[in-house]
Amino acid sequence: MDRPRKPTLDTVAGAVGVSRATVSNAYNRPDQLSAALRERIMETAASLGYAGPDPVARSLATRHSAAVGFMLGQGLSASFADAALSIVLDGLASTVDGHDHCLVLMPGRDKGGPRPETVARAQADVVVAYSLPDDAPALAAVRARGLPIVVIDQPALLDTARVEVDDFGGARLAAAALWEMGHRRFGVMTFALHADGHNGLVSPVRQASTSFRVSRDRLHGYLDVTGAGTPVWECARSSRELGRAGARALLSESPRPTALLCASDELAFGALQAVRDLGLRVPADVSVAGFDDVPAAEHADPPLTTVRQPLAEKGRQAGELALRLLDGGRPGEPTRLAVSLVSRDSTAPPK
Amino acid sequence: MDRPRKPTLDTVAGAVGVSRATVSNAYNRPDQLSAALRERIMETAASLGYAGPDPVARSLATRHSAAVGFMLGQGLSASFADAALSIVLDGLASTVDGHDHCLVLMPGRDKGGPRPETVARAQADVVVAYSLPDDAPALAAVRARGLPIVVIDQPALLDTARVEVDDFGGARLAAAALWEMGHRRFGVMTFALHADGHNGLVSPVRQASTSFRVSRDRLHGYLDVTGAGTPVWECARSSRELGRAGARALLSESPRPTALLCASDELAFGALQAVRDLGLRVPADVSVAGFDDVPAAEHADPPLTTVRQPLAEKGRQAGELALRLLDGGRPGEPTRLAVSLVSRDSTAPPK
DNA sequence: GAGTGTGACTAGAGCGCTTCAGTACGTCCA
DNA sequence: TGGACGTACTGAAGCGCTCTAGTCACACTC
Repeated sequence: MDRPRKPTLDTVAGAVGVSRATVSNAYNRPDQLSAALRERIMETAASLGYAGPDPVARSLATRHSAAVGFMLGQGLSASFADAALSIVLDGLASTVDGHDHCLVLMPGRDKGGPRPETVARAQADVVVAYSLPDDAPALAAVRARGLPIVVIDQPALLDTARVEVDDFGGARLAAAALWEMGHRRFGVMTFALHADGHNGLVSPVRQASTSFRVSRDRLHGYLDVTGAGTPVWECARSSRELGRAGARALLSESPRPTALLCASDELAFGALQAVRDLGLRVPADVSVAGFDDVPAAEHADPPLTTVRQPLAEKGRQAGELALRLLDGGRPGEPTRLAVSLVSRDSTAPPK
Repeated sequence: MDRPRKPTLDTVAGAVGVSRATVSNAYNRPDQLSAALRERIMETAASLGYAGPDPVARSLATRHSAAVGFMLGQGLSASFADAALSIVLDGLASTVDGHDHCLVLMPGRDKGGPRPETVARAQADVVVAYSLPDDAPALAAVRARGLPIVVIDQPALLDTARVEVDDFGGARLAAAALWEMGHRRFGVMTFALHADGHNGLVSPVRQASTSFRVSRDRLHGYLDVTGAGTPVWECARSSRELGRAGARALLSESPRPTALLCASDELAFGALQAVRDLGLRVPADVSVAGFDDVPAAEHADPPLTTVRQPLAEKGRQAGELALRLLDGGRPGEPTRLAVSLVSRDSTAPPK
């Protein structure tokens, strides 16, 4: 009951009566043969059920796999609960897809990154790392394979292309705006400083030793304005629920903060809800600022003041970079994208 | 300035002074050689910077690519705005990742599915299709390549493994509960019935000819209880914003519906907001029911009555099915998962 | 001491494709 | 008429690996 072997280039070549090279050319270099012959080859291929050159064999021969690996710091559901990540990833996907490249996803499982075994077996010839801890084993595994790397929101490793935004400056911008409105009692909400699942107030020593550049820069941008004594609450992930719980804790301190600076919009949405939970109002009683400017920020209740970073553009740039590295290009200088403060109704001077 | 060629199995074999097969065995069948030799091989490999067998070459030789393709109906950001999809995908990813398989993502671009070119070049040896329109070109492309297919939430194509839930029954369940509470004036909100981006009220003829099985079944489940005359609003995507706009429209009709049946939780969240927008209260003035029971449903304000489907389980099952097909297994009977109604505070008898 | 294992390693034939260096046959121009 | 050039196609050498069918040496058995 052996099912018929799948047709190969040879099968088609034999059927048409030409050499294998010619059939290959029919698919890859149509200008190398006469239109008539090409036509005949395609027809025969179709009638034999040949669906084109096998991608794996092609990859082996060309030494290009036409795939871009994407390494995530967390599991998929956690990752995609984060609208910012989704938008970045979408920008990346459209870029590489336009060049007939696939995206190979490597979800985080092990110490803030994909498992090294997963990395070792992935068929990709360039890898994009998104917000992994600086010491993720997955990064070492990519290195070991000698694949080029593009990092997003992460310190550049040696010989690595990078796209990033000015997280420190952006955070400073938001904090400064609030300061100028007259706020003096702040609370800061950050997402993971370490990949250990911690939720709660952050000790100064933990603040100083973070493994994620993004949280570090945003946090320090806030504190640069509000002062080192500002209470900081850490959420293990950037989720609305965790943000809600954290904000509730921060707002229960006394004296109560008049402004909450959140390291992401998602956290800020939670904070908005927490303020309501406590029977208070935004911005009358508490101002709330976010970071990212995801689409939902504009439609939040009230519309959220936040730091805009060009998310889709970030993904697109990473895609371009990846494509360039694929072509043998050199990493070059990091691409740095501008941020700006978007003032909406969730912030106002304190009463 | 030609950079040194990457080491291969042969390089290592030469350096150690054994045959290539032995080095291969050191990686793949440790029991085939003495521990001492294996140790020596691994050391030499490490010192040469050899990171293990090349995945592409291995795939060509074994004819397994250790990758599972995943075809999406929409772009990534749209897809992942949908918590249900994220959870399913996460379940799938954990399953296949546990078996050292990667996930190759193919985002929708063309008529409700990935582009056929993308499919043709993807290095995967089984493909999971999630909620694509029944006639997506991508499906045909997978067929042409002769790859096994697992479909989630879609009618089984010939010779295809399938996992699904009882969408019709679940929708009926929710509608019936509301009916029994005394509701008689309903509004129904559905996500895309066709891949044409339509937002607005749905004509009976459009209701009858939908390309997505899921929306069809849920819609008909609702209408089976509420009657064919019930106003139906279609949102192009399952998003909170679109749901909010749709619900606002539905609630502006007169007489105003006392209950809104939503084909997804995301849509229902929008509806919750729309009710507030209009100065009304849930459930006192309007009852709202969702579908999926994503985690946020429990924390919504008020907590959402919804139809629970085992999302993670759905992904896991799809993963198992994919793995089985990879092993040459036959598709077999569709896996059907149970749904149940979760009653929370967003529904109550009408005033 | 012939027969029978058995554990450790190897030779070499693929896997299905790309690509480079040809060959064969016109065509064109002087 | 002969050489230069172009176009259309072919032969064969890889790409880096796996895996089957060995070989070889060294016990062990009766």
